[in-house]
Amino acid sequence: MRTNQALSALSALAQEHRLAAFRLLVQAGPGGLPAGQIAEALGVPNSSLSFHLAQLAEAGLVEQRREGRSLIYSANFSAMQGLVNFLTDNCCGGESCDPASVPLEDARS
Amino acid sequence: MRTNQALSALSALAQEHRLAAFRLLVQAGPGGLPAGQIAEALGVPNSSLSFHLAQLAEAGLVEQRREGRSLIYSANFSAMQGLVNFLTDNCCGGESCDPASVPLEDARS
DNA sequence: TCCTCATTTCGAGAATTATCGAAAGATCGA
DNA sequence: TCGATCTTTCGATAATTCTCGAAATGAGGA
Repeated sequence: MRTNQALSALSALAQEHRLAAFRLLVQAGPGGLPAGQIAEALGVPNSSLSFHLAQLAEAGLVEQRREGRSLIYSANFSAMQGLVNFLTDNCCGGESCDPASVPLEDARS
Repeated sequence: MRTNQALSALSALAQEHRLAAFRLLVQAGPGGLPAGQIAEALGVPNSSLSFHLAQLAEAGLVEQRREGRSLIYSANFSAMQGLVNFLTDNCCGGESCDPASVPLEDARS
């Protein structure tokens, strides 16, 4: 995952309603949820939620498909995995964030 | 990690200069780097960088200590680990983001 | 104490993001 | 085709975030 992708995924998740929507979609699994149902669950107007879903989609974190009159959104699990991998690799010094397994410098403190 | 903490950590990382600064600090290890050196490395004015470092500190992702006239910033690895754990637990359906290991719903597609 | 260095805080303007009602697009059933 | 349903797009406003020079703070050395 490139830095810009990571940045857009982080921005997408860094907002109350979007994080909540994404968690809901993760819970819903690959079956996903229709936009209206997400809006209702979060108590956000449809037009506002639509704006947020578009951002999540733009970042590649969710996918959209039509089913009858409904647009179903579902979490993109591999994109999320990509973000977690990026953070682990680039922001944790590889391995885990265990301060003992830090790369450069000796691990004082 | 609570949702609000995760949200503030995500917001902190969701900005070009802050993500770059954090990665630099991760590379630097527990020894950290003085503020001025980070600003120079990123090509950002001191006052701008100071603003960003304050956000990272507010989110708990970096720590500050004084050494002579310099303020040394260093990455907080356990906070970062906390964020990765939050994402894995709440946004990946636990386990990993492997679509095969998704909770509710059957894993079609 | 005075001067210098390292950094932050202040303040104001620019840029971006969020909000939401109203109108427009799609799709389906009658 | 018409009407109902589900959702997005538009447009305008509010709110937040970013930027950066100038001034203030804090520490050390002469």
